[in-house]
Amino acid sequence: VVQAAETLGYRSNAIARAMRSGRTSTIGLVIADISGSFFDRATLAIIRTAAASGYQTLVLNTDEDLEAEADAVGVLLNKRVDGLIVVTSSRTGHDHLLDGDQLVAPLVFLDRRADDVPACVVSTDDRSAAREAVAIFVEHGRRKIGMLSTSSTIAGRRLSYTSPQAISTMSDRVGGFQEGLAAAGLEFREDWLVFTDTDHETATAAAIELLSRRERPTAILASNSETALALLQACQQLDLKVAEDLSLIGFDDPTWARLMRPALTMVSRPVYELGSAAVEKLLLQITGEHDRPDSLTLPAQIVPRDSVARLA
Amino acid sequence: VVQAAETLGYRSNAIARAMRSGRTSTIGLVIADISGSFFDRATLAIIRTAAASGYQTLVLNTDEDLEAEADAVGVLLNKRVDGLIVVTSSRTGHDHLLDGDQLVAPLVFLDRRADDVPACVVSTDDRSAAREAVAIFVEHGRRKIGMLSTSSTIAGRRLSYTSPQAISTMSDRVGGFQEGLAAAGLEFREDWLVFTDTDHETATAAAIELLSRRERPTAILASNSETALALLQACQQLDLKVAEDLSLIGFDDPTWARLMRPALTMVSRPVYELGSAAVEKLLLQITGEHDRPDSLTLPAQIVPRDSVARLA
DNA sequence: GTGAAAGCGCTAACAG
DNA sequence: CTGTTAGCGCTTTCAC
Repeated sequence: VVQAAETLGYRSNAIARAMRSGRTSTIGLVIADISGSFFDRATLAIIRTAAASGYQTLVLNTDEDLEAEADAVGVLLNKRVDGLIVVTSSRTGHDHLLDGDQLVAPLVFLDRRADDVPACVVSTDDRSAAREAVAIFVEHGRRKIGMLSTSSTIAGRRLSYTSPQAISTMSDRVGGFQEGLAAAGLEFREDWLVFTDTDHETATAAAIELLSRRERPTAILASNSETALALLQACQQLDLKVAEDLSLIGFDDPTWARLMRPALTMVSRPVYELGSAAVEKLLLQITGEHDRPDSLTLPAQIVPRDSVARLA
Repeated sequence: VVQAAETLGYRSNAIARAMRSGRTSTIGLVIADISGSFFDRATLAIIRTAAASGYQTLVLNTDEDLEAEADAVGVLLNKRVDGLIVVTSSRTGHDHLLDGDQLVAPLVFLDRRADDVPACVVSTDDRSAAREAVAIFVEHGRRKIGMLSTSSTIAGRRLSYTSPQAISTMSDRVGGFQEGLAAAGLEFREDWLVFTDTDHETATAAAIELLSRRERPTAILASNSETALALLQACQQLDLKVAEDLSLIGFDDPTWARLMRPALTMVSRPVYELGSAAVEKLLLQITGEHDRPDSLTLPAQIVPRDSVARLA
């Protein structure tokens, strides 16, 4: 009988099984931007870890837009995924994740937390890292310190960093940046905190604008590796020497950062671990072992290289 | 009635609909390695383009392993996806994609073609690009030209580039490389054609081995941006000057390549277009408009920068 | 022990 | 034109 089935090319129908059992062995990944040095590796970790436990991953991109996130969650819920990992584009406004005061599904937040949803969060300690980055600048005699950060939009409007919707990584990094300045007795200059989109052209334009001002910072903290790249491009175009003229620290540490000249001092985060931990926390909820697993905050470490130089 | 449904939190059940209609509005993406500068952007293009037509994307990673690919296809078929986009790890051995002489599902090959499956392929003209890269080296007086290429494995064994299973991009790039040498009247030295895994440590070790030989090439074609990075790392460790001591051209052109010093001459491929074209070709098959859409080969262009220098 | 039957939620077909 | 019903393929239950 089994042989006959084989030769006839029988495939057990996972749809029918899902319908009957109510379980799809599928998780949904709602991610702000899958391309980019951080999230592509996190996605790989998630897909691999999930696959190892027999789960497939539906990946939906939101382009950092909260409405797209709500739509994506709706689609995944309709598809009856067993759980959700979401990289949210906002810190509030998650009606789409709540049903009364209950979660709509097993849920883990990756990288960014929300204030209005009582769910497990897997993230890194970016606030400390930003504080430490400023301290490194200060140790090198730099006192004119700025920051270039990406930011999300809601319905096309760029969010202020003070907005209650501003994503947590942004507030944490900006917050740590401000704390670092305060700890060194330095004034926070709002005009040296610049926000931009992630794409290279836009970010480069923002970097050039900041660096061509009459009074410009001599050290800048980049909120991710894309903005670090934009600053590099701006320095090249403005004929500024990285390290000497502009010291630079960026978040995330892709392979190419160590091969730049000067080699870039970056905040290294355990990307792969973050992704696989998120899946493990989610599976705990799906299997019912934990209703709400503890959140996990992994350390972010600055790896010192050559893009921060003593001020002449 | 509608209002009542709303307040009760009714969600139409996509599983039941799929069971009834036989259509899941889901496509499967079987990809060799989602992380990495090429495939992460291709994946983004696919997810976005599919979403724009109301399709979700299940992403499965095969880690360049053919058996994992067969398993992945099996899972997706069980899940009754409406179509498949596959970045295959082999040029033959695709029983898992065939049912007699019919495709098991609407199918598009992305980036790499197969010899044994009559399906639409969306790829770039890598052979010409490799030939052209060699010509550029030769124009700069370089005659000792090598190549560092990644290669896939089957059941853990590395494939020879002459194997009928070797993936098409590898054979095309190596083939173009050999043709370029022949066109310049240069001898092909097999010992200067080195294969490696993609990960930075392994690739760097391979690069160092090649470059520390008594007789070493003075120009190397890198089969992707990861191997280009490995060569950069090797040059740094061996104290070789990129361009002068080792001229370098690599496939794919991530943003960081233009910001290296010297800026890297790279083969730019229209990644995003490749991904969205693959989805469009697939949708044509799913909707039944074309049984078998024409394959699409997009041009790959070398963008000349500073990593190729005239031999002193 | 084995085998039949009910039902998951939807849609297509059909009857009123 | 509106309302009812049958059935997709599986699993769970229940009867034999």
